[in-house]
Parts: sequence; structure tokens; C-alpha cells
Amino acid sequence: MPGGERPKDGGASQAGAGASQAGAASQAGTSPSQTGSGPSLAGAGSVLNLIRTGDAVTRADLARRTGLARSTIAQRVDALLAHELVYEAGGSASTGGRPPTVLAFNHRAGVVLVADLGATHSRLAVSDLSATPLAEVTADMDIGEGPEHVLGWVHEQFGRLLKKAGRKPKDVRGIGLGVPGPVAFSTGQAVNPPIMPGWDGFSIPGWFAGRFDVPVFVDNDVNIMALGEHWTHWRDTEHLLFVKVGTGIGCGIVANRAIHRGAQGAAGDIGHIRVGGHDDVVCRCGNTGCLEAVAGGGALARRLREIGLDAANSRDVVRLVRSGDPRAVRMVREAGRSLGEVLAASVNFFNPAVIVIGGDLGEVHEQLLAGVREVTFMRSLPLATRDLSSVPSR
Amino acid sequence: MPGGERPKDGGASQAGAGASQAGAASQAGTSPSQTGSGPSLAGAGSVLNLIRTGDAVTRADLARRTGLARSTIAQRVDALLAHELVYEAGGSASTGGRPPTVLAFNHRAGVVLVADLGATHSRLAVSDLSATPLAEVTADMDIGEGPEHVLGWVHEQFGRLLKKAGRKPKDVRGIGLGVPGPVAFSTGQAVNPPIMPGWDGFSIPGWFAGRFDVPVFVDNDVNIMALGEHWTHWRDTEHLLFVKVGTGIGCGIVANRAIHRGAQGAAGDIGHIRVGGHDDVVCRCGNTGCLEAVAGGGALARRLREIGLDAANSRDVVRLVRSGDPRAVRMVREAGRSLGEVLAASVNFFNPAVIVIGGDLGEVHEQLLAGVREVTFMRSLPLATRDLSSVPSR
DNA sequence: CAGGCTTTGTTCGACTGTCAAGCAAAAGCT
DNA sequence: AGCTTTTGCTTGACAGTCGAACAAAGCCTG
Repeated sequence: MPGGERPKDGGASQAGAGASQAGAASQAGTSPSQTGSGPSLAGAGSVLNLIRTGDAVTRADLARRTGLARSTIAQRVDALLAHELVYEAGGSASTGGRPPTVLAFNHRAGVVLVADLGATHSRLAVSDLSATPLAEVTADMDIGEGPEHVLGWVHEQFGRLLKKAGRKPKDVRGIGLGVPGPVAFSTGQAVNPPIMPGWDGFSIPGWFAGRFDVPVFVDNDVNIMALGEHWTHWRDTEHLLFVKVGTGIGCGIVANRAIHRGAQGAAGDIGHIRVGGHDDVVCRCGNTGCLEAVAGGGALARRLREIGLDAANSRDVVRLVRSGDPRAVRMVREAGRSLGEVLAASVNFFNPAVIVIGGDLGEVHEQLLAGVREVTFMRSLPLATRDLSSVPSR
Repeated sequence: MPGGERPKDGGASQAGAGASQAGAASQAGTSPSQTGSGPSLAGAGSVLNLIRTGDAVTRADLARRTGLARSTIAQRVDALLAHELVYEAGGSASTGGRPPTVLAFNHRAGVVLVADLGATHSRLAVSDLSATPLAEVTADMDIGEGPEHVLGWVHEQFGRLLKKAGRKPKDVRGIGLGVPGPVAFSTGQAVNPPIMPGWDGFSIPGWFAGRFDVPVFVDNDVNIMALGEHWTHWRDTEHLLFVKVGTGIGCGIVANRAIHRGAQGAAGDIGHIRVGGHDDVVCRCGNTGCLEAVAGGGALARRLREIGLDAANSRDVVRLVRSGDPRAVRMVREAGRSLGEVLAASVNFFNPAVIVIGGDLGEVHEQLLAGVREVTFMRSLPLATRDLSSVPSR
């Protein structure tokens, strides 16, 4: 039960029936400021989830799936219907008895604003409640300009996107932001971000509080990608690693179906784990032999430049590999081996069911994964690798 | 003054009417099928926990701590009192008002049987509900004899210990077993245990089912130690690593206050992570440069033998270090560095708040921890090590 | 095609856990 | 002795859940 006011509403509107009609003042949801009225949504969240995921689409289904009484389900579904979060999508074929009513999640009941803020460019979107984008924009933007400037810009873009999607600010149900650095998720503050000057300790939800009155979620971009991948393709998997290989290397950890952030929100920072045999490579963090300095896109581009190829960043590395340049291919495959060494250790430690490779260099996953698989299967325990899949991101 | 007429103390004040007698048959816990009668214990678990841990000892305390109404607390406490899981331990000093009644967990309400099965010897105990041992026994026992033989022996020992502690089989509320290998916790089966021939897939709870009708929990011994350490000393810490350095090297992972077991129950197997610069060392797993083969107690003992010292196992290594042998000390410190290298990677990946070092070699933690700290702080990111403590087990 | 069967959805009374408010008890303080 | 403060207990109300009965809407059988 979320705290907050409890409606008193003595008898007045009671329509006779015992408890069923309930007063109209109560409401669900996490944010106590919502003003919508209607029947109580208490406990309806899990029911809504089942409908949204399509795991159970009729009332009888829901009852069987949750173990609740049919009457309870009916009550909850009524509440969801009243809030227009769900609608009846016609009947279905009978299986010998009364044909069930199919329920469907109303993904048009509102919109969500999302922004993936990279170091130098960003992607913003308005999407419906089933995560289908309604309007998108990609733009260059330097996160180093500081929170006030950047968020002001983000806010302005959100306004435009809303207009473009034909929705009003009132339709917004939530905001999600991904930033390229460690985040204290509960407060929505970046902590010690190496590439986000001026953001340390800045409360991003606080900034949005006066502008959109909805929950704001801020997280490390890798964590968001990990969660997205888990949600869309690996929903039955409990433990998953998402590895982003771009300019740098980071890792989102899904443990027990939830993001593991660690004590300081710094978990998953595998870019600075030492790789054997590369003690001559100096990393920007000051140490030597870091994975990022050995196998990161930035490092690969630099080494390709050194042998005379035209490669400014990780995307250029991808381009060269795609074009079939043998030196680039060999280098990426070797990077995959280095990554594999670190991942082998992580597999022994964490024992995930799946490793997903994403990021810029994930686009040449054939080469990268070949190296990764080669080393992980050699260096990890058989039990841990028995059912381990290493796959590219989608 | 809306008071007016209120029935105060309607005559039969106590009467303990209805349910309070409730015999001692019922019990709290997870299984919903319990048939014991008496007041409902619904939701009383959290209240019981607060009392047991001493976090809240009076009814008013409990109300403040849980945020529940005082009346609700009273009801729950009544249920616990009726079940004799809690008793009133007299009053306490007043702070200006009515002095509160102190509640105490009745750790004599039952006993728990626990067994820590090692590879070659075991520790068994009967303990009360506050984990205070009432009777203990340590004995040599080869786990390789197979489950039927070993569990038969365990069962017999449990019987003796019960008698010794003056308790009856009826008093047993639960059984906990630690085994030296990966365990599928939900089913209580060992999976692919390298040093437990004949146990693979054997259902340990199934074996006990007919003998004690109580829940049986089986887990990897390292996980149990990790949980114990977390429970006794680090209860406020969300993420913790417990590293056991004995003959081999293993690691229990506490993530989000719970054991992380991984997809196959193999998580925490850091003994076979590769350590740089030791590719000449062959491990029993077949690979080279494994941490266990470099820094495990068995490996250290072997290397001490090679230079002419008398060291058969990890305990002998401890003895030599304690006696001040400089070669043994140097070797352990060097082992600490190797361990530190692996832990540095684990810290970057997992970002725990605490690392606890235990096991045989944990007893010479000064030497071991020196090496561990040296390397972890050098090789891990500042953010992750900022508030990281590395401490010996207690 | 009527009647029976099966499955689904709805209604209704009952029960349980919770809460707020008031009352009683047991101290310290003036 | 009075007053205040803190604690514990009692009571009536309410929300969410359940089980049982009932209604609806299709198949199947004779």
C-alpha cells in the first residue's frame, strides 16, 4: 500500500452494495499528485502486467495465473477498464463454454518521454505505453555544457516531439533518461561521472519536478540498454549481462530480473579491468592494461590510425571491418579475445545465462563474438558455460 | 468532547477468549499449508524479525519502525505471544510516560539442525532459534561415500545431538545443510559438484522428507558463510562479497541482501579465474594460471613443500605463517596480491560495499589482506573503492 | 431443436487485516 | 495532588479478498 491520504468519504455515494462500489476518491500509482479519480487500482499492477505482456488476456486466464478469485480479478479489471488502461478487444473462440472476453492493454492511454544522452549526441523520443516510438529526434549535443543547459534543451525538444506526435503535456505519464555515467538511481543524481563535468550530484528529477509532474527515472545508459534487451528478448532469463562496446566498454548487469547497481552505482564498470599481457598500454584512467584501452573502439581506431588507416572513432572501425579490411578484422577479433578474457572472469563470478553484446562495435558482432566465445568457453567453468549464450544485441 | 458513552472494558476483560490458547503445534514460516489453529500470523513475520534482531523491542517501537498503526502492531504481537514465539521480558525505564513492555524473541521455541559438510570432515549442530548452538560435534567424514551413506550418518548424528541437547524431534523447526559444491537452491540438489561423486542431482530435502517433517535448506558452504557474515555483522550492507580461502578459493555473493547464485548455481566460483603472469601453473581444472592454483592453500602448501618445508595442507601454511617463517609469510602476501587482482576485477564488476575474507587462510588475514588491499585499491576505480572495506571474517 | 454441459463473467454476503480515534494505565514533573 | 507524556488496549469502520451461487453464452448430444 502506498502511503498517502486515505479517502474518508462516508456513506454519501454508497450505492447500497457492500464494498464493491467504493468511494471515488481513491487512486493508484506511485505519484500521489495524480488527480485522476476512479475505483481503486490497489493491487491491479500485477494484473495489468499480465495483460500487457500478453501472458493472460481473459479474466479466467488471469484468475488461474495469479491464483486470485475470479471475483477479485473482475474487480481489478473493472478498475483498469474505468481508468482506460485496458480495453475489451472483443470475444474469442469458445472452448466448449462461454467464450471469454479478450482484454488488451491500452497503449494509447498516455505517452512516455525518453532521452538517451550520449557524450556528444543524443536520441530523444516520445513513445506510447508499449514503448513504440511516436516521434523521435537525434541531435548533436555536448553533455559537458552542464545540466541546466542540456536539460533545458531536452525539455524544449520534448515539447516539440509532443507536438509532432499530437499529444499534450497532460498525456505524459513518465520520463526516462539515460546518461553516460554512474547514477545513484534512487535519487536520480549522477555520481562522479568522468565525462559529465558539472553534473556530479545534480538532481535531474528535481529539475523536471516543476515542468512535468510525473515520475522521472534516470539511469546509466548501459543499464537502460540492458533492461531493454532483457525486457524485449530475455524476459524469462533471470541473470543477464549486457556489454556495450563503443568508444569505451561498459556492462549492464541484470541480476534476478533487476539491474544490479552496486554500492555506489558503479557496478558493471568492466572497462578498467586489467587484461593480461598488455601492461604497456596506458589507459586514460591512469592504469595500464585496462580492457577499454586494449579493446575499446577508441583504442582500436587509434591503432588503426597508427598503421595508416583513416579511423577517427569507433564507427570508423566498424566501417573498415564491414569493408573487409583484413587488418581491422584481425584487430576486432583480437579485441574480442581480450573482452572474452574479462567476460570469462565475469561469467565465473556471476554465472549469467546470457551475454548480449551491443554498442557500436556490437554491429560487427560476427568478428567480436568469435573472439569472445573462443576465450570464454576456454576460460570459464563447464557448468557456467553449459547453457550460456553469447548473442548480439537487437 | 465527542466521547460520550463508550463501553470501557466490557466486563470479561481478558478471557483470552477465542483463539489465544492455540497449542504450540503451529509455527510461523513460509509454508501456507500449516493447519495449526490460533490467531492469524499473517504479516507477523516482519514484526517478528524486528523483535528478533533487536531493532525494535516495544510495541510503540514497532509501530514507529514499520509505519503500521499501533492497533495493528498490538494484534500481531498478540498472535506472536499466543504462539509463544515472543514473550514479554518485563518493563523498561520510562522516558516520561508509561514505561514500555519489552518484547523478546523466544529463541527456545524450537531448534534448528545444521550441518556443514566439508570434503573430508563435517561440523554438525543443534541450535536454538537465535542460532546459538546447543550441542555440536565435529567429525571426519568423506563426502565421497555418496549421499545415502553420508546423510544416514548425518541423520544419526542429529539424533544424538538432539538427545544431548535435551530436545525432542518434535522441537525441530528446520534443517540447514552446507555442502562443498554448487547447489540448485530451489530444489536442494547438487549440480555437477566436482568433489562430491554420486551427489549430482540427488534430492537432499527429499531424503529428509520422511524423517523430519520440516523445511530443509541446502546451499553451497560459501554461500552459507557469506549469509552468516552478512547477517551477523553487515546487516545494513546491501552488497557484500565473502571470499573463502582454504584449500581452494570460493566466493559467496550477497547482492541486494540475498545470495546471488547465478543461472546454474555456479556463481562465485572465482577460484578458476585467470591470474596474469602465471601461465606456467597448471590447475586441476585443466586450465593454466587459475587463481586457486596460484593462491589456494593447497597450492601454497605444495610450493612450501618444494622448498623443503613441512606443509601438507592449508592449515600447515597457516601454522608456518604464524610461526613467523619468512618464506611462508612472503608467499601468503604474494597470494594476497593474486587474490587482489581477481577481486579488483570483481569490485569493478560488482561494486560491493564490503569484502570479507574467511576460510583457513583467512586466519592469517594480516598478511593476506595486505596483499589484497594493495592490489584492489590500485586496480579498481576510485568510485568503487571509495567506501570499500576489506575485512577478515569473524 | 430442446436440453444438458462447460466455461466464463457477475453479484452478494462474509471474513480478515488494517486504520484512526478515543480511552485507560503507568510513569515523571511541577 | 494535578498535569503531561508515553504506552498499550478497545472499538467501529473500511478496503480488499474469497467462496458460493447465479446468469450468460457458446458447444455437444440425442
